[in-house]
Amino acid sequence: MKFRKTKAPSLANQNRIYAASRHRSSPRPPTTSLHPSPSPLLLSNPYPSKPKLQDLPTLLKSLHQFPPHPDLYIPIFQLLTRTPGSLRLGRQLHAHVTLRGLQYDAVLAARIAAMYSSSGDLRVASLLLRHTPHPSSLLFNALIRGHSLYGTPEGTLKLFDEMLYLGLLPDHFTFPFVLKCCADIGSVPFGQSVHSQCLRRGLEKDLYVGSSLIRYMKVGNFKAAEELFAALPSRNIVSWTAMISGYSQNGLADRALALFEEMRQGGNDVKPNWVTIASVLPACSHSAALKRGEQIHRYAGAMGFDSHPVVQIALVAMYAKCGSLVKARHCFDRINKKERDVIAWNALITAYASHGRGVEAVSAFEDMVTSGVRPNEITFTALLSGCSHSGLVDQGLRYFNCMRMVHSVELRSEHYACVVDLLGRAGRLGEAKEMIDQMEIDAGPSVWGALLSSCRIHHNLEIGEIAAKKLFVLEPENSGNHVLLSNMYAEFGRWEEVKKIRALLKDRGIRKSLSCSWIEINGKVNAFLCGDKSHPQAAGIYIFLEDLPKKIKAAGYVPDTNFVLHDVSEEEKECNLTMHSEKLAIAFGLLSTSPGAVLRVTKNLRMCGDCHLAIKFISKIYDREIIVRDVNRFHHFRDGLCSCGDYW
DNA sequence: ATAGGGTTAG
Repeated sequence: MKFRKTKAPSLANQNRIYAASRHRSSPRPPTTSLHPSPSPLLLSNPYPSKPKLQDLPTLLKSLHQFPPHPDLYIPIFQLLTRTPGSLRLGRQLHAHVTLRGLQYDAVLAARIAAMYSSSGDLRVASLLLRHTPHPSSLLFNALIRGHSLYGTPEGTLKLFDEMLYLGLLPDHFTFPFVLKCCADIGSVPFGQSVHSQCLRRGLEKDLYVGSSLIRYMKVGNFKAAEELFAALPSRNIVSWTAMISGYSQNGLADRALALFEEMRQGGNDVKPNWVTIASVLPACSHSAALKRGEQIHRYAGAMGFDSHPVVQIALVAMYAKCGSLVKARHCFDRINKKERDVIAWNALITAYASHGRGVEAVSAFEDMVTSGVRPNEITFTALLSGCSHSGLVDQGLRYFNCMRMVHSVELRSEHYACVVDLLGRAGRLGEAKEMIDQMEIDAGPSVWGALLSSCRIHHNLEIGEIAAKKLFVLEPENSGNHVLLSNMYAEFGRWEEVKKIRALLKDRGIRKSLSCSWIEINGKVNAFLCGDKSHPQAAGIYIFLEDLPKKIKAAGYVPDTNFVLHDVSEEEKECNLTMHSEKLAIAFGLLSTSPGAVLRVTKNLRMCGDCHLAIKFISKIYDREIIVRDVNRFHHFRDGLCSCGDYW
């Protein structure tokens, strides 16, 4: 029977159903029937307990023997909702219900909608809502769940609005889904309004709503999330993980790691599970804390979580971002072939790309396509940046040109940024600019930023000025763009313009970002600012660095004083070349590790050319492998050479 | 009936 053949109920019937729906929005007493006759279940119950899947065939055959009653069908629809792949049977039963005139019962309609919703048939679920004269919160919750799983965030929020408009109260089943939607679309006003509704209804202490609220709190608001977490009357592993993941995803890596430790050692009953591990690993990636990452990896292994593909993917990314490409590859190889989804491949391609291994990134991409996994937007961002770091210009362009036609992936601003970088690095600035002019979508700051960086490398002030002016409008608060243009002016001896930009920065109260490098020694992260003397070992570090130029000059080093002018950050320009933060970190590393140990340094900005050159010599005369991760990529220094081949 | 998870340029 088709849905449209459903007849509208008589007026009297409608009133009865309305009364029923109102009654049923409160908890249902187990044996109360709203029908004039006693429930058939009381007379002769066809299923004494919850029906099981294997009972269904017999049960369905016997249904017609009983007088029509919603209670007869509700448990069956609940069972079907929990059983994937049972939609066909569900449809038949729905038709049966309609034939018997029960389709307007509020609770039954909600259960039927829940079945359609959780199998992804949003169309029929929505039709049910439209045909229910007085929909209940239960029905809306079912639809909201379905839409958040299979539909769009916009569709979900529309339902939520409609629910409020009808005067229905959202509850602890409603809010978790709605909060996730708010986070997905990133609408701050909407998120705040939903948040305050939770508070008004006192639901922030609910285990489910509370976890969602904590998780979807925004960066600037993490204090509020901490307060919510502290105020939870009881916490389970989900609440803890929500808080850890909130820190982790907002770049508060230290706090994420500290909370993870607190949870493990605080004598809590809660035990981490694979979701917790997958949430805390990105914090190790972020702070490049390889030892911590390895520790967590061992722990995950002991608990048996390291065979979970989601954990394995997080491990691939962690090892790659902590500088160990070999271990990243090893973790990828351990992922079951059937579990290698697009996210797993993206992690691998990104790993190769960030280490400047363009050829391997390309071959990973080809393997992915061969194995039948479809690339997405992120895949191409990773692939194109891999081509760019390795100077694979034409190959990168070929991939870019077939993105939409061959792989049906839409071009985004990030992709243009990669291609502009690809062309720009190779010195093809005119083509890069032309590419931007022909874009079908608005060029975001990343696109102009890529052009500006390329102009700096290739000393093209003319195009650089155009890019910088765009950026000053798009990102007025970003100090880096101002600094870059100012450095270019300095290079050309245009001191008047340099002064103007400095005045502008001061005028707008824009603070320059400080350069910072860090190195993990014995599991402890040591951070250094440029010219920083606050480290306990500062005296030793500076004595070492004073001696350094003499030693490396003997090996052929000539300081690249050009970078005093060109350097990416103004404050470093003012700072003696020998005191750059990465040099401090490397000096400390050399002093506090035994000969032969690999040094891994991370920097929050781009490395300067002089440091790049000096580190090549350091790697040779001290016979050390030194791995530096700057904002863009990795540099592996060994025996006087860098893996980037000086193309960066 | 519900919550927490992995991949993204410069």
